[in-house]
Amino acid sequence: MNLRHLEHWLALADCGSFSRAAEKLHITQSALSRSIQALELELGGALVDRIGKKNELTALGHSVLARARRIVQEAAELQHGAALLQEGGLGHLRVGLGAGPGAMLMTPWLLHMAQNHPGVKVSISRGATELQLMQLRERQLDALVIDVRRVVPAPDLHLEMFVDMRAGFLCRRGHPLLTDAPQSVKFEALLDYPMASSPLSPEVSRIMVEHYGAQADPAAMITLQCEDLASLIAVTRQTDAVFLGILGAAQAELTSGDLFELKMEPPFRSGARLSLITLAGRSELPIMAEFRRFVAAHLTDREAIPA
Amino acid sequence: MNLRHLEHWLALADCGSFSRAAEKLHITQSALSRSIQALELELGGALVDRIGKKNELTALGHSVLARARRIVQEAAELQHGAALLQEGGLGHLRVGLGAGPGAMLMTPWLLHMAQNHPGVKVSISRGATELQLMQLRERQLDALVIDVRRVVPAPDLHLEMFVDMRAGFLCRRGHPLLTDAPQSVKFEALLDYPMASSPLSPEVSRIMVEHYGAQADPAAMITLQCEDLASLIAVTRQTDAVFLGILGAAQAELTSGDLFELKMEPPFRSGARLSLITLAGRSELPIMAEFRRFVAAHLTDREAIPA
DNA sequence: TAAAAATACTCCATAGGTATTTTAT
DNA sequence: ATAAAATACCTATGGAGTATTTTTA
Repeated sequence: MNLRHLEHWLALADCGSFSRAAEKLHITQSALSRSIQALELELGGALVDRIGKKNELTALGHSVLARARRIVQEAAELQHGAALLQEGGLGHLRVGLGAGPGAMLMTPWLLHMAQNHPGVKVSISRGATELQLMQLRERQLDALVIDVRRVVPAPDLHLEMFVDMRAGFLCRRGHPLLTDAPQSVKFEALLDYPMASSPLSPEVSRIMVEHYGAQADPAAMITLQCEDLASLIAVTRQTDAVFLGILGAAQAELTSGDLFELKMEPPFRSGARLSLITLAGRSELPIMAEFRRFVAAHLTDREAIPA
Repeated sequence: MNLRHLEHWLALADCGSFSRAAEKLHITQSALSRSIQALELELGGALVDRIGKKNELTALGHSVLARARRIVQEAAELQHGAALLQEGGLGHLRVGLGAGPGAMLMTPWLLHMAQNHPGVKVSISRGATELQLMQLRERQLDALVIDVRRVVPAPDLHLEMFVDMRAGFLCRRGHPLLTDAPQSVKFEALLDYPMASSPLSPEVSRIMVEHYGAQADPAAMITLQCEDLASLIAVTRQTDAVFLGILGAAQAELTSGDLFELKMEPPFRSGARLSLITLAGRSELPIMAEFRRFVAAHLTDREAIPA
């Protein structure tokens, strides 16, 4: 038995005539005749009674017809669903974002998908880098966009699209640090204010200590720590807290003049190296190509260009 | 795409290995490899990622797997259902019975089917012969067992198994007719009592009039008319009504001595010619063979044998 | 007689087998 | 080095076409 046999049977049952059904199926009458005979032979009984010019379904024919309809329909849906999935019109893309990428991509990506790919389910997860890598490896996530310096290299990971984002210290408009010493700020001066930042990589910690001494160890220095940069930025706007993180996350506030970057003495030279990470060797959802394009377009350090 | 492809895919997804799945399917590994490749080609994407020794389902693979399971299962059910139907373990047999056959067959047939073929639906319908023939022709009934003399011959009807059943006049034990004239009863004597019978065929009417004169015309003579002989027989046992009909219908009462046949003068020589009628050229439900055997075994004029 | 279905025959695409190569552990 | 999957090559079967016969209205 074959899907083709069942399709032939549906056509015959619908048309009531071998010749017309064969025409609808784009095969010859003789081919259809043999196809139905083969099906009858396999099922052990006649499907139609050939009464001269009339063809009449037998009890077996009726019974087979009902099931055949469902089978053929399901098969069509399978093929249609596969095609839709391959075209990116269907599926479920689950991405994990680090603190910086989260602040820069989350809302625009959700917006983009809702507007352009309403058939695709989108999940965004946040969390500790180690957890996210584990989820990626267990196929609970399809891709990560995180700071590559917090990832221990491994052959099962595919890293691509490295984007350097400059980091810096930001404070609100009218902050005392700006009025006291607008041209350059010493690190010690920062310590008078709450310090808001996401968890930082060991590499950044090392750089901090190298530049500004042991007092700059993030473990001790950071007073407001949270994965969500948007919240930290909101706090920075409304209090005297100083924000430490990639400038791209505060693009809007820097442009509008609500936040300002503090010029440090010595200058602060650090940042994040963001990358899109997937599991090596796995075939991707077609919609992943869209995500890749989207990240490439939106993960640019626009603040850094004029600087 | 093919049912075989889908079965192959299920096996592969279940085993996680081409070699083991091929073994389970009783084909070679290379055949399975090509089968899956063909399926992937048709669906436009990989179903598994071949990661060295591990095989891991892709998103497409998962999506296809779910549907393939249902399709393959439905196909198996189709085949199983067809086999069951052919073996007589399933189906719906609808028979129409005339008055006499109804009295003789209805309960035993229902009993037989309930005990021996619990998977088969059984319908028995009663009613006017013309209606039953119409229902047979419209495929609302699969077979009739009726008096063949009420059927106008037609090429679309298949008649078989002709059984002559003797008819007669019956009355209760201790009926006045028995005590007054135990050896022979004149027809006029019957007219003093209610006459219980089912609708009779024109041929029987003619015979009645020939034998006993115009007064014997059933249209005038019968006072209690009903399709259900069992009811008429019950009335005959409890009143002075005289029953006219085939003796086989009252087999139990004649044997037990609750009813007696009246010896008429001149003797009553008539009866029914019962037959099993189906539509010509139609393939039958397998269970029809069982019905045919059952009717042949139970539609014997047992009363007539000693007579 | 005409229309519909079945049959005879032929051809070719495809599924499967065997043997071998490639690839990853 | 080994085990698994892919590939090359061959064969047989099944599905489809053309031409023809059978059947029935």
